[in-house]
Amino acid sequence: MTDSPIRDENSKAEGSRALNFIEEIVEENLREGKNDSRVHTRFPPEPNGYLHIGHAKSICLNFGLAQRYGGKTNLRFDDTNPTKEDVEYVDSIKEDVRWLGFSWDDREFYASDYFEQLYNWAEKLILDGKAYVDDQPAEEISKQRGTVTTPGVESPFRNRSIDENLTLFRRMKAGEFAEGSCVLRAKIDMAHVNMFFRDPILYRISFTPHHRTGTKWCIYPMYDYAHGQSDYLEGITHSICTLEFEVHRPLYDWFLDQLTTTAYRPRQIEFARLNLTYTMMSKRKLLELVKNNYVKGWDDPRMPTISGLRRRGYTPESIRSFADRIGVARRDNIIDVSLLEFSVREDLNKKANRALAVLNPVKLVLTNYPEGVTEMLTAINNPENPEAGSREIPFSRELYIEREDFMEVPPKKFFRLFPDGEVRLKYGYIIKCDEVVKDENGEILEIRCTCDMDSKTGGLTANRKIKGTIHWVSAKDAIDLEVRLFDRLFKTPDPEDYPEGGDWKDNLNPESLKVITVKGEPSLRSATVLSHFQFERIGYFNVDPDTTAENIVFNRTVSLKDTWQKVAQNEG
RNA sequence: UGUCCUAUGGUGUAAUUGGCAACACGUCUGACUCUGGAUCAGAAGAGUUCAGGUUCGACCCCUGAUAGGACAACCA
Repeated sequence: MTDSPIRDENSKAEGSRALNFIEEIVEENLREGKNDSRVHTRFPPEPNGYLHIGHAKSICLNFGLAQRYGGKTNLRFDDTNPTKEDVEYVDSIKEDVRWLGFSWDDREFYASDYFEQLYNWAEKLILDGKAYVDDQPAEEISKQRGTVTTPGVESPFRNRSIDENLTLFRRMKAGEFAEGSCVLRAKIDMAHVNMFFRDPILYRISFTPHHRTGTKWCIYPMYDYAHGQSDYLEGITHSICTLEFEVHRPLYDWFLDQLTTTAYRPRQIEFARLNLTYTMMSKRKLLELVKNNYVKGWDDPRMPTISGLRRRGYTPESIRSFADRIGVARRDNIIDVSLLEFSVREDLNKKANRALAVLNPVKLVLTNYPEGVTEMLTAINNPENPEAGSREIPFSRELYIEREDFMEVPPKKFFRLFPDGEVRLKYGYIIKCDEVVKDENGEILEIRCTCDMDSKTGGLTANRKIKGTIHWVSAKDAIDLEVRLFDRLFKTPDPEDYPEGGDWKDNLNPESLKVITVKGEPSLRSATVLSHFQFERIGYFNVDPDTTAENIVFNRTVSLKDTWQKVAQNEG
């Protein structure tokens, strides 16, 4: 980054796209010299679940903005509710943000770091006559709040004296009252059009130990009371959140107006959250999927969590480029998952080494190829990256090819193998199908071919024009691999769209996971966990952590774009 | 029967602040290819939710409608 807080020519070049509305605001603030022309953002997750792709959008936004304008981004855990939060989640969140490629340096903060200051501010509000202790039960308070079209009713405890409120609040803090017996409320306006101004609750009592402060506190601040002040204490300039907090903004500003006097002021800006087709983004419902074993954990490769995507084989770069592509705006949006898939393919195409693997094998015998001979053929590791080099793969008389690559009665434009047809074996020879051996049920047992012995890559007849090239694996050299084929977790584009009396879980796709055993080239034996491969003509796969010495497990990240499937479908 | 937000090709995002709508993905052609991948070339697809108004000129400003969303946890 440069010394200038304003975007320089370099960063302008790298981000040649048009500014989004938040960048527009930031640049305007920079021009005005607001907040000493600082840009300081924060990513404020509540540690009550794992981060998902929607959070990734927010992370990219917050950290990206700071990077672009030479600012900083804090990681702040919004840990004001001990009943829902846990260290397991703070650890996973840190890992995920780091994995995505962002650094908060030493600025790892917690809302709980500010409990003391927040408490003192609460006493100030009481002293100013702007807060009071309410002894009513939750239901009563809720009832008195009124509705969006009718004003609320004032609490009978609303006009307690300052002294009484102060004493009561201190006793709340001291643990003298039971959970739910009383709360601290701001004294604003029970008839306000904005429901959040109808004497919002500031503090409630909870004796659940907090994952950081233990049992030191038994009163905890509510989100509205904690968030803006935390931003303020950290010197945040642009507090970016999703649209549902828009209604909270006036209250966010109100607290700061009551409590602070400096010219510096953080500004809350809301954007539309990410929605993806065929994807559930609700943290609560993702938790339900995990808790009730609909999936195998937060990092199940079918989950839209960062950890799930990572295990599935997504790269940080692919997620960042996705976040970049979808943009940032204020209108509700539903992005097609295929755009996410496009982003991984694009990245993996450049990075993943190729390998040959046959998912649905059928035996193929080269009748004119010598028996007992194994010849090594040279295969390119990655045509997109010459530096990836090459490797040797064994070839012999008996091979496996993909069952789908052979058809007895080929449709038009089928340029794979069929009786009397020719096809090229990748990195190998051109072969011709002579005979098909079937069992009594008509199931193909074996395909018998002759091999043009001069057609090996680099050979005399190697450059003959052959329409199709198929992949293969040497039968006696192939190794068995466990492959997990994932499909979308939900059957419907909108998982929340279910018939009356139904449940969103009815939309779960029962075929979202298929486990098969496939034949892979022997070099795959040494594949390291989480490394990426493209199985040629099939798709991108990565090694699952479940892999053991005896059992190598591959996850299908995403299939290759399949034009043939489309053609075949259109042919009917 | 309230307040606020939003409305641009199939999807998403732009339009240098009022000068006859661009980009990405997708779709469709064609070329190339020892991956029906990738790559390359090209095409179709919106006249900006609707109705008025201001203006020489409106996606942009004004008015009204319509549609979608947010808001009544001791959640965040």
